[in-house]
Amino acid sequence: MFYGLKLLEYTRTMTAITPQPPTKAQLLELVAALGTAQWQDFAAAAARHGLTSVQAKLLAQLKGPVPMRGLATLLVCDASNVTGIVDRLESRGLVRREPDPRDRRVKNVVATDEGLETIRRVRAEMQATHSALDALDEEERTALYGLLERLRPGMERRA
Amino acid sequence: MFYGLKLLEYTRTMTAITPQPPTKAQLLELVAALGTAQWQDFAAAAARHGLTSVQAKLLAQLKGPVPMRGLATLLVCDASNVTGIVDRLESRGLVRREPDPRDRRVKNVVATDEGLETIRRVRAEMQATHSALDALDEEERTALYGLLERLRPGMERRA
DNA sequence: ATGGATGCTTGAGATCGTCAAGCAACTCGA
DNA sequence: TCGAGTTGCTTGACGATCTCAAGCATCCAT
Repeated sequence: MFYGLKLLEYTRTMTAITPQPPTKAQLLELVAALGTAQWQDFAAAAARHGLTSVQAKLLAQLKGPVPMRGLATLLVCDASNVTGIVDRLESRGLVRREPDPRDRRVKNVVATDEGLETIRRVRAEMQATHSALDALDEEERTALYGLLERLRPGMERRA
Repeated sequence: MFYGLKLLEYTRTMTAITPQPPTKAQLLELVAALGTAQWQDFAAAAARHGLTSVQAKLLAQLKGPVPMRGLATLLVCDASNVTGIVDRLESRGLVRREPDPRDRRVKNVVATDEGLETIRRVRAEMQATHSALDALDEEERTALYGLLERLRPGMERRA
């Protein structure tokens, strides 16, 4: 791993400073609290642009054309649900449905320029999240990234 | 000696490829991805007990009696919304509304024994989250906890 | 004691989410 | 080539979530 050394270093420091290791329950609770706070931050920023959090989340997936089915998979929901969300985004000119040249059943969703600009602003306006990350120096950010990277494989495993 | 050699090799590799600290955007994206995954994990566990994620989240707040208004604040939503959620939980015997002895306007929501048991199980059944945390040893968990603790003040600041 | 705040509920209206059903288009084997 | 099964998307029905405005009961402060 690329972040291995920095991580090891930081871990040792923290272990020296913090005598009592947290219980798994405590860690779980903290992770949940921060996740919730970040979601609220995201939802508030989206709302300032007249978007629901779900609409903003969908928009955030559109780095390129994505078929409806793909969006349903990314958002972990039924395909029929995506229809409505895209409908509302499209009626506001933030996304566009394009036919797929290789499969006429498929409709690819693409963010318009306005859509891209909007989601860019939403991300930039997540004040709480940005200020939280600003509290960490570069070494700490590197350590955090390394630790979170190690959590990913477990989290992504489908039960 | 075999292991020593391997270790030396590894160390040199790690030193040679100086880890680029992650950009703030990368870190943000990773945090968001893990937050989403944990929420999905929670929602799936709740669904196995016939609860929506919002119902489970409300239930998770009930360590003691909490007035409706307090729940609205905790869940960051309108008080009128809480009425419906509590209605549905109450009709299933998972929570109870009790009059407040000091203020007759207030109704305190309390989890029933069945409610407590249910939310306990939901937490225990978050397989992905538990297995992700199991990937960290005690030192790493301590380090992660410390880092997340430093994020908290920034996140909790109301914009 | 009364006017203004506070706590909760109700009703209207929009979004989100699932499921079942339907149509169009693709795939693959006989 | 043809037809059966699969896949992608939409529609409609229905329930849950969410906000806002309005209403009632209760508190609180003057």
